[in-house]
Amino acid sequence: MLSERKKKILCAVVDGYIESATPISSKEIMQSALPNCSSATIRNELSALESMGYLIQPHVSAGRIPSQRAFRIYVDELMNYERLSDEETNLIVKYLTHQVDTVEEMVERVAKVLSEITHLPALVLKEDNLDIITSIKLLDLDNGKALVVIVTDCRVLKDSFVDLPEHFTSGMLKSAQDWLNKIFVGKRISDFLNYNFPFELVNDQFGDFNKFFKRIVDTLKRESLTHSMQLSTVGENKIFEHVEYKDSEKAKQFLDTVEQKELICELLYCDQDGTTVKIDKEDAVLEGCSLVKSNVQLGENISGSIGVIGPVRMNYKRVVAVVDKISKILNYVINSKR
Amino acid sequence: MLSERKKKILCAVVDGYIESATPISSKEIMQSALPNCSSATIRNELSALESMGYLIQPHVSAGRIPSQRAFRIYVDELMNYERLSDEETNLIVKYLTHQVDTVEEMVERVAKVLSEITHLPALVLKEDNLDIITSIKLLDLDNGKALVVIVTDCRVLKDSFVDLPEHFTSGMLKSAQDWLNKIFVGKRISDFLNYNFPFELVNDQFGDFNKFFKRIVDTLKRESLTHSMQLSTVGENKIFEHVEYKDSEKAKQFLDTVEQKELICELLYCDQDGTTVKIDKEDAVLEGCSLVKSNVQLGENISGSIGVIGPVRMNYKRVVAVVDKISKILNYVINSKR
DNA sequence: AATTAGCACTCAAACCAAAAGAGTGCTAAC
DNA sequence: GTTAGCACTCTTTTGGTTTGAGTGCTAATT
Repeated sequence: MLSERKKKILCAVVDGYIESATPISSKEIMQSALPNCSSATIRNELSALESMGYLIQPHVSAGRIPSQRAFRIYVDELMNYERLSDEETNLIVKYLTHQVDTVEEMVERVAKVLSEITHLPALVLKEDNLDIITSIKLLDLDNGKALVVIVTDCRVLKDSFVDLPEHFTSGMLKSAQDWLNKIFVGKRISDFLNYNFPFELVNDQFGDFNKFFKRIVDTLKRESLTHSMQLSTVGENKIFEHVEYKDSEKAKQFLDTVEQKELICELLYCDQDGTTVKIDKEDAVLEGCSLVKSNVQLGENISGSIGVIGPVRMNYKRVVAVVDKISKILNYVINSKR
Repeated sequence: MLSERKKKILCAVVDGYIESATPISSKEIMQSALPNCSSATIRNELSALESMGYLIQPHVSAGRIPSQRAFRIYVDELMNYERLSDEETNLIVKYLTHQVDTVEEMVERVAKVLSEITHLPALVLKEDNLDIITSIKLLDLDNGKALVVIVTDCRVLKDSFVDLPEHFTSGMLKSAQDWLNKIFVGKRISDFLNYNFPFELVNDQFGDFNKFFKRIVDTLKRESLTHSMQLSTVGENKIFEHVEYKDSEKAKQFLDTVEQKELICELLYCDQDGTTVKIDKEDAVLEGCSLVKSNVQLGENISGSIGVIGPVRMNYKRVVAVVDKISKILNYVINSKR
């Protein structure tokens, strides 16, 4: 357990480093946090904190910079949260209560405001696989294809087609539609994935169109897989505002990381309550960056996560406050719509 | 008009500069292009080319680098085109003849291969506004909304919904659908934009549902507007492979340029035949970069453009050859599908 | 026992001067 | 018209010196 003074010093180092991106000296700490101590005393404490693994000295005549461990304890215990100004809060509220037609639009707006206000790339994950199927429609498009539409309790999936077999009548299409509805209505989108096509059953009813049915089911599976989760990233270029990415080699590394959609999804997809901070090597993907996230409602019955990603030396006070605030506003906005 | 020797020298400077990114000296030119001249002779020529505006000398004791004008004449007259190896051609063919279900998939594949093979960000513009409407469908989703589907001769637009008025019967939906088809079938998607809603006509037929009809037409307009052109950009991070973007300030500038979708669209959207090269300040947007593009077929009756964007000092020989080849393969692939 | 003043020490960063090297332009000869 | 030769310019490299920030340690102080 750290003494009060050690905490104060550690906090001052992290705060200072976040602000200046340079090693922090004993003298600076004295001035900013402990004017009643001498710099020598602080030096002793710094030395202790270093051997405890919280601080790093780039070279002997430099100040100290925080280790990953220091950022961790800073975020968890030391920092005092920032309160967003009323203007800022109002701005966010205004932006997020704007009338939107689709969830996608909402996602876009959330990502935009998050990125603008934190000056970091914003991540928004939409989870879709728990919707319950209300009905399935097969729409003959008169061009030999049918549009497969899945209506769920909160949205409409409509990106799949099936080729119709020759000599297919609209009556048969209707039968197929009925059959699909009988089986799938009430199930979850994600249930498609585990569904095994019952050849014998259909063989009896539709004979030759067995293959066609199988194809529809496969289409539905594919559709549900591609729509089970969707990650939007907005404002990648914001990282150029931060000194750690002055060297474009570093910028490339960062952008490559953000591009690893599946891995980022995994990081965002955890059901921990409240705002979570993942730092640097705590997760192999993050090497050199941190991620701040929170679970949110993106629409009626549509849940997801929002977050930002950026350098380990990000302004956690502010970023955590923003992510927290936006997620709360979002939940409020969504729930007041009912 | 340039003498043969001047051409040879200018070509050597551009070739050398493209390869090494450093100023090219008289000696190098002698070795690479004119072993029968002395470096002094070449120096005289270089001096002449400089005063003609083709070359720039960064400082007195440096070699020459090409001006924008030099790149222009190089691309138009001097360079000898590269021939893609058979392996490479086969690779592209294989990649582009792979079975795809939608135009979007095709666009993705084209962009991917283009970017990978040129080591530059790839641009693919899909033009959609000339499709001819085959039919319009209104599909009752049982949740108070109807899905508006526009079927054209080559694709299906299906991203729009309308809220159904209360007490709306499926019979009325059918009537509405018939009415829409009567008016719009045979027209082009782009025609929606100029269509004025004929209040009186509908008033007679459907009385109270006037507003609803207007809403459908507005929806159709919006749909056709958002789908009239679509730009995909793939492989932005490829620019980090090029020395001009070692400084991340430059990289940011470039990425900001690429982000200006509308302006990039304008550059891609011109109906010049064959492969076109736009260099640097020839277009205000391009400041510091060049763009190589070609018009292509992306599907039956779907035209568009493909291109890459990168530093002025890009390998035009190769890039032009690649863009050319891919556009030809694409046209071949699409036409052989019929 | 904790704190602090004082000082020696280290090391990065800034500075400067000299040397090396690349490449030119010009002149005079071919 | 071409070229050898040379003086000149300017960048780049090198290496050494200085400066200054900041520490760790010791010894004195509270």
